[in-house]
Amino acid sequence: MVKLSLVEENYLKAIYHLSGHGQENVSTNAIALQIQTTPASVSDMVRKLAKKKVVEYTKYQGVNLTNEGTKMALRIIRKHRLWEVFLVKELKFHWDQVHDVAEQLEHIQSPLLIQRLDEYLGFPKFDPHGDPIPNEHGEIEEKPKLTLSSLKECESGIIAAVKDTSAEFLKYMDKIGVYLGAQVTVMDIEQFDRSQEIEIDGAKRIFVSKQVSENILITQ
Amino acid sequence: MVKLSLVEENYLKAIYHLSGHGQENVSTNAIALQIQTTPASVSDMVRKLAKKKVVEYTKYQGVNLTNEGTKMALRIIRKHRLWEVFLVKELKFHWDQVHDVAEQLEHIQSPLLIQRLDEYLGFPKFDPHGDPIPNEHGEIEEKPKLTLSSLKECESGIIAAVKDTSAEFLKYMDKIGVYLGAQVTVMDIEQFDRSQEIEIDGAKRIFVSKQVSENILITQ
DNA sequence: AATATTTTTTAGATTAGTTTAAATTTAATA
DNA sequence: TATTAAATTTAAACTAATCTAAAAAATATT
Ligand SMILES: [Mn+2]
Ligand SMILES: [Mn+2]
Ligand SMILES: [Mn+2]
Ligand SMILES: [Mn+2]
Repeated sequence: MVKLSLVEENYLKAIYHLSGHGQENVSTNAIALQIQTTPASVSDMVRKLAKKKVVEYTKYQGVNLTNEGTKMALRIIRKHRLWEVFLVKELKFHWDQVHDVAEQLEHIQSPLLIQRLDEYLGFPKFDPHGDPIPNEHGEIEEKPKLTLSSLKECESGIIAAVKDTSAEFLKYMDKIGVYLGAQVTVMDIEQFDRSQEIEIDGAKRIFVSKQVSENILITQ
Repeated sequence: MVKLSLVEENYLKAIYHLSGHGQENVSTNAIALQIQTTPASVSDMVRKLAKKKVVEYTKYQGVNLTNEGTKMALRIIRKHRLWEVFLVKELKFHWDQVHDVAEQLEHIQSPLLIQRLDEYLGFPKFDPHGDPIPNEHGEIEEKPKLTLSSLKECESGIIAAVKDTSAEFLKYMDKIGVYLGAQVTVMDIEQFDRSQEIEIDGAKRIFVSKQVSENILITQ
């Protein structure tokens, strides 16, 4: 197994997230946008990663992870999410404060550390944003979830995750009282803009725009 | 306050450790040896650090930390030692396993993280090797300690720290049953090689060479 | 199909950190 | 004090990662 630099690790992660779990090839521009760099840098790096056999790449055709690359990306994501759990559960961070620190912690190299951390946290299956935590072999169990926006009137479910994990969005979730595990029922849908009136835990009623309801994920 | 790269942080730490808490100037070669690089690299870097006002440097005269530089070095050491406590106390790492991981973790940038970690651990005063943990202002309280080798026959004390924190030395400490907090009494000193027969906790008796007794620190 | 636009790649330069080899300064010794 | 040895600095070159600008390829539009 090849050894990657911190920068290379971030490229792998970006490609993983942009490819929709390996489904479609990722464009140079998309990667550049995601990791805040130039398309020229991405072109260079992608060639380098292809030489290391962690991505499949043909010029002008975009890039995707190899099996090896996917496993490596998922091991980094595993670390990211385990650290997020630690920060929230143990160090009482708020779920909108953990991402930037986890971006740093995910690059710490120590198999023992991450094994012990997993154990210490009681082998959590999801991170504070409801995202599943891959296992040590770089395997992930993704259950397809509905967006709140796809629910019809009178339908209900459990809030399982958020798509948008930006601090702004998470703070807004807090403000309106939406949290993971909450019971939600769609009371009314405004046909004009697809905004919803929803009921949280059979009590509080709030209005959410379509932009918001598309970023809330539901299980039933 | 200037912002330093990971590499620059390691230089500061090396200079701190080699200067004996700022007492004497540190030579280019000594730094090169400590951080496994070439004297040429050190010369370059030291000029760079002087420009950033974290070290005082005159060509051919060696280098030392400024007040600002000392504070920064101590904040990194604070992080290193707090993480070591976390690894041993919470994640059940052995005291000979923590150093390399702490070398990575000490560079994580998040004041909130380190503040919460400190709190989580109960504001520890010493790391697993008996070294004092600096406060958040970059201040450290160093109590002068005796080496075991300086004790005379029949004198005793408490083992407070180890000077050598290499895995080999620490494993040897385990093997002979030496641990922090143990009561130790010097039973006999061999004049020829200054080796000692010592008694641990008024029970077990062992022999230690001068090389070993010089690396064990005592309080009374 | 021809032209225009967008995307991607290449070329050349830049920065941080490093190395080797040569030059210089300091320290040691005869 | 003169010479030698050791330590230190400078010079030149290298790698990883980045950027700007220009060239090339792919798409979209007339
Ligand atoms: Mn995150
Ligand atoms: Mn997350
Ligand atoms: Mn250490
Ligand atoms: Mn330590």
